Amino acid sequence: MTTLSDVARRAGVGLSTASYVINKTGLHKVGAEAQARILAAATELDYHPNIAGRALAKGRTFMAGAIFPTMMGSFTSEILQGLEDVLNQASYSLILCTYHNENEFWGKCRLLAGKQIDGLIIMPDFKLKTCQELNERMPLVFLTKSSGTDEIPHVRVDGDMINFLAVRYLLEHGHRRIAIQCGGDPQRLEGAERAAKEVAGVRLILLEEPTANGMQMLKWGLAQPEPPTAYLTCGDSTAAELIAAAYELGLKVPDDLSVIGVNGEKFCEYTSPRLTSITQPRYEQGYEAGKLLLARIDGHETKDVILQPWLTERKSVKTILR
Amino acid sequence: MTTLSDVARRAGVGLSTASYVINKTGLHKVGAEAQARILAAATELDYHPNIAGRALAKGRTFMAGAIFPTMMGSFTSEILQGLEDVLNQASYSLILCTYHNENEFWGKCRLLAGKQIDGLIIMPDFKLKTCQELNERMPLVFLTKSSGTDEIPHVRVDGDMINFLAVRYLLEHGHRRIAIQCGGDPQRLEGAERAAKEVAGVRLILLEEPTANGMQMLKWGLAQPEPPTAYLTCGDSTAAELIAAAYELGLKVPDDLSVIGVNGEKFCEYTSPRLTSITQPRYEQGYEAGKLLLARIDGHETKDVILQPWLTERKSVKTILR
DNA sequence: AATATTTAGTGAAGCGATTCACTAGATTAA
DNA sequence: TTAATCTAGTGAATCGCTTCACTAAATATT
Repeated sequence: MTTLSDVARRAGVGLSTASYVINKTGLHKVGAEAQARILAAATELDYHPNIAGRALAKGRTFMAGAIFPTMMGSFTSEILQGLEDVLNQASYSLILCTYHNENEFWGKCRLLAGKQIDGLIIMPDFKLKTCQELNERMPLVFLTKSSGTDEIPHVRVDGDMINFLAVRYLLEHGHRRIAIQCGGDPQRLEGAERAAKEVAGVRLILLEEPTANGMQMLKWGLAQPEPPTAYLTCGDSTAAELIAAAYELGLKVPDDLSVIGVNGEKFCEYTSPRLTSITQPRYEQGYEAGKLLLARIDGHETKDVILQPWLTERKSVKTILR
Repeated sequence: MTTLSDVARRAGVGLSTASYVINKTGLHKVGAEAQARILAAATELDYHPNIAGRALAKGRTFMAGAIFPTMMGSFTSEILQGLEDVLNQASYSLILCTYHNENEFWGKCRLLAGKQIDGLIIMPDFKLKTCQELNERMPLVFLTKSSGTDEIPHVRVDGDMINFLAVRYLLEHGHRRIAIQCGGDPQRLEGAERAAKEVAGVRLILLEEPTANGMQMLKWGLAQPEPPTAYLTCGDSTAAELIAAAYELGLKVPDDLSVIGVNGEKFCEYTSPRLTSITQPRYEQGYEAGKLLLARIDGHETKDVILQPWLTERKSVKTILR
């Protein structure tokens, strides 16, 4: 392993001079000739700065941490993709950690905090009281699913719009009795109600159970005095399960009932019929979170980022003529 | 930031003694009393070893790199999950890089090589001639989809078994004309043929087009003089598309035709009917790859790991009585 | 009792890079 | 001519940790 002093010796200069040149901080004046000699020596010896040494001296590691809920599934992986892209552009590396529960979450926080990373991006899965302590220790950026969390900078998708878009679309297609699973998120409900207000005679039927699967939701819907004509779930999985459940019960989607999901997962293309869903811009979410973190690391002022979801029309909603 | 010498001072011992205790290397004898004092001081001061310092002293960074094809989708993310778990257990961190093409792949290799990580796990997407140069520089482990690549240690799923299991299952369920898409992998074909040999009167109908989508494959099958009763694709996506295509053409799966996929993606649960598929142990693949890498980093001899896939029965194959 | 061995513990030299404080020589200013 | 200012460059301290080489005291061995 070539070290900086190898380079310096070879170039016939002092260690510090070599350091100044390698780091091309314009601060220190170094003669053009010496500069060239050092650079040449560095390439000849195939020199790569040792990050451990640099980190120790500088207190900066050019690494960012990310703590995510178990990343099975495409949701998190697309966010990560966006994150990685920005960070790599800035020649930062990403250290990845995942957690399965709150305990593990804090464990990983501590793990990363001890690693002297320059910043941390976290995506909490649970209700996170506070992270102020961590935030004071290093720049932090939040990736929240929808509703914002205290004063830490964050990137999120506009949760208000998700169900607004879905319900508005259903109304436009003539539906008036709509079953909704909100997963306990008040924003989701508000969005739906905002859309419902625009049209007269709409009935939103709220499924209280946030963890119901597709079969459960469908059976609940069918048991209503006036069964809904459309089902809006809180995630694509439930929606996909609901389609499968309908199939098993001899019902046809969208002829007998319409379904609309949330997230825009890849498998929306694979259900029969293909699942109409509210797409969340996940890659962008990661990308923006990375940008925000880099800005904070450099000490800039930052503003939260709120991204807009959109509706991707497929085949699971039918038009009801009235 | 508390440092080790803070801890030592507080415990009233020398720096080195503290170091020995913190690292619990049984090598050095330290009195039980001093040991307790040091440990107590460490917790009281909330001490976390600074890895930059440790890395510098040890010549090890305790970071492993991973270079994967773009990780959209659950395939790679589950592998990563396994990887992360082993590495974290060994208090290693994972630096993640992804690539979209061969050029980018080499770029990331260089990036990571310059970071002085302790080892590298790569999952090539394309035909990789050689990595000997990299392998000489740092421990390397391959994650290959199926067929092995030169002499570098690797972890893979037994490609021979995938179609063997699928075809055997179809035969057991009475199918005799089976359409197969092998995606250009000779192992897949061999496996299928090996299973076919065990029963008389079997016709394997090979789809040459490796990139065909579900609709194309179905139409091709229906156009055969004697259409197959079962379709075996090279991935779950194609299988899911095929089910959707059948639905659109007014055919019922599994009554009119049976379908079997490969990979065991999460969305197999979301198709209608749910898709029977050959599950690949992806989490384990990542886990084993991590173990292999750690072993190599510690200089142990290693053996390649070959994992077995298995069939997960769902609802997309019907039994044909004969 | 004298010697050998074990136990418990310490000092200090690195690991590789950064950066402050400093200098000799050249140039400019007064 | 002398003092002031620049330029190009260096030495050495420092970051936090590991580990070799060493010691003093206690215990065991003969």
